[in-house]
Amino acid sequence: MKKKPTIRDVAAMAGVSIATVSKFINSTQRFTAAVERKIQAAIQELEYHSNPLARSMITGKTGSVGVAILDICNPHFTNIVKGANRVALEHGYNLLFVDTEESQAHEDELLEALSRRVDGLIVSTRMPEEHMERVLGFGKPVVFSGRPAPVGVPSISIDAYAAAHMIGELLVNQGHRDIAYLGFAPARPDIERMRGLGDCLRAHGLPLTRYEVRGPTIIEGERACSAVILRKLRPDAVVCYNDMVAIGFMGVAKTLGVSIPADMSVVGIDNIPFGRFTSPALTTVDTQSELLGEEAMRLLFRQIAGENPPDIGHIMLEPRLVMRDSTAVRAT
Amino acid sequence: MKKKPTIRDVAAMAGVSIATVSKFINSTQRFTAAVERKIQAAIQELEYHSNPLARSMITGKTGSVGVAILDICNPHFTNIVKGANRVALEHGYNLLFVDTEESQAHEDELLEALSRRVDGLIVSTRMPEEHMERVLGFGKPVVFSGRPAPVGVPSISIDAYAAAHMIGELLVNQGHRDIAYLGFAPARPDIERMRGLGDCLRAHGLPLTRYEVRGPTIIEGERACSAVILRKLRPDAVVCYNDMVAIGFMGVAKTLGVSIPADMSVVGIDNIPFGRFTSPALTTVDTQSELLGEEAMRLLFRQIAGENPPDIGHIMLEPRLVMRDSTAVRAT
DNA sequence: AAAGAACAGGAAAACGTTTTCCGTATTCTC
DNA sequence: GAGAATACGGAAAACGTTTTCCTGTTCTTT
Repeated sequence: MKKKPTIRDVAAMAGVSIATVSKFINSTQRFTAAVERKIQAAIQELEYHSNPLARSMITGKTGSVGVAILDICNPHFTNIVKGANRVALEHGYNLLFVDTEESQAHEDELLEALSRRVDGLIVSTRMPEEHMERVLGFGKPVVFSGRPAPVGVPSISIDAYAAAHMIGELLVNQGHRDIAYLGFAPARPDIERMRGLGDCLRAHGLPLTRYEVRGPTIIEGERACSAVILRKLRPDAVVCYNDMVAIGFMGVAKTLGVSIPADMSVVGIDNIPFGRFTSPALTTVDTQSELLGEEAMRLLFRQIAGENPPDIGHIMLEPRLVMRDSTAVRAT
Repeated sequence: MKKKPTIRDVAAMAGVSIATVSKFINSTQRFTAAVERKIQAAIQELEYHSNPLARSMITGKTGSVGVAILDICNPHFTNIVKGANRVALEHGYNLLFVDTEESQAHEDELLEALSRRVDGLIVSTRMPEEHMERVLGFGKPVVFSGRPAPVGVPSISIDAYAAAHMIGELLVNQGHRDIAYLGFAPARPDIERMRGLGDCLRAHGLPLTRYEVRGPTIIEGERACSAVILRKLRPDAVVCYNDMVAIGFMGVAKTLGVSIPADMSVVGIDNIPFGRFTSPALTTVDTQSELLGEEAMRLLFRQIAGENPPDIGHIMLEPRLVMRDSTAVRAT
């Protein structure tokens, strides 16, 4: 645990001033070959690396960007992070992230702390609208992802209404009439999904029943399935809040002797990679998570580069139906 | 984007010195009620939050810990992060992470940069042994996870040898004789897994054939499956480098008309949550990812608290066989 | 009531950089 | 070869904190 060398040590060893060393490192000024060589040698010798904290203090830039996500165990979010990470790296930034699920109570503080360490933030949580103002008040560029944002603040999301609507169309076309939605009210996209599905069904003169799940997770999907089926409720089709819920749902449906899609169609939302491998393979809607992360990061960098937030606006990604085997034409 | 208030602003508004404000904030000294009230009021009024960078400069502590992982899209690693995150939060630290997969070329720099921003590091990559020395040279506490580390440096891993060995026992007991291992040589645990499996089979007088996969991913599992099966190689059982590979393998096996486990048994390693939902459900070995993350973080905090690295040593977690449906007694 | 202890608050140095502003030495122009 | 322009290098201020003294005040204790 030896002390790290400072710019002073380098300057001393090279026999120049610290200003010179600094300017050399940042190549903000040219020097004679002799000087450059000496500095270079000293840096090598001491294995000097400048302290990013000290640099940040004076430049006001940290070289990092932050991403706040809900749950790192949900592949939807890890894909967002993956995409965001790639773009960040391309820009020479590195990524800091926080998983807010673990500490929703302290989400504010967590975000504030994060915001002080980064040049910009991508926020992808289910915080209420009032809190968004606070986040904007941190004074750092922010883009909200996966949710509608007030006008003038950059954001990006999938068209949740359209996604749900196209699921509705599919199910109706397949002859399903008793359709249920397994919603998760606290989540932001929930309203839009509910609305898209509801509007679609209503247009066909069909009702929509809603069940509530207590979390967007596999476990809750399992619980919901037991609840629904044990109560002898047998919708023709159930559309789940997301793929995690759908996977859990299908899992226990099988153990309860309900055959999917023969007895009941199930569809998820997100298109996580594992949906291809469930049994049956999950019909879902692709929310382009990775692209979402990439584009969110691009939006962020445009702000960091000085572009005006209101000029950036909102990006809405188009969902894409992914037909697999968990849905089928309704048996008579 | 207004300027953030500094401690000076607070001091001025409260009519005290900045030293007083600082000491009040850190509650490192008591003050008269009047003074405390004034400071408190000023802080509220200005919405002051101290700048963690400046604080770090002087204290040398950052209040963050870093985790370097290989691939955030692998649930094994996200579970590690989940566990680590929880413990970090409990200690009042927050977590920064880097995904090194994206930039193996710059892994060193990335880690160095990260190390300057945190009080300690959990490194879970496949970097070669020489590089570990360099990481230790960063002068920050480090614990290596998921891999053997040189003596004297804290590390934690699952007993990969035992894991592979118990898989071998299972398969042999089920009557399999032609057993293949789908290895991924660059990965650290690969050698141990190969060895554990090999030793077990050898003890039963059985050979072990090895195929190579080009990455520990679903995609590569799929590719490997096509390769193996199209070449008319039909081992009785294949044990995959990890669950991701196994899932991919099973996926295309199905499309190629090879029935699992009737025609071939498949087993993975890690016990990622999705293994329960594949078809058939994946037999695997639980590597206790989340616990691994938690314990790794505890080891790290012991170091941060000043404990001597050599006194901490290595923790080896016990694997646990998870029998599901992708393995069966060999037909005939 | 005096003397020492405890306490409240402040001045200033420090952390490791970047950056502005100046000098000086070198090169260029004619 | 003289003056002007340019290149090179350094001194010092700044960034926003914490921390180490130090001074004056108030509290005990006899």
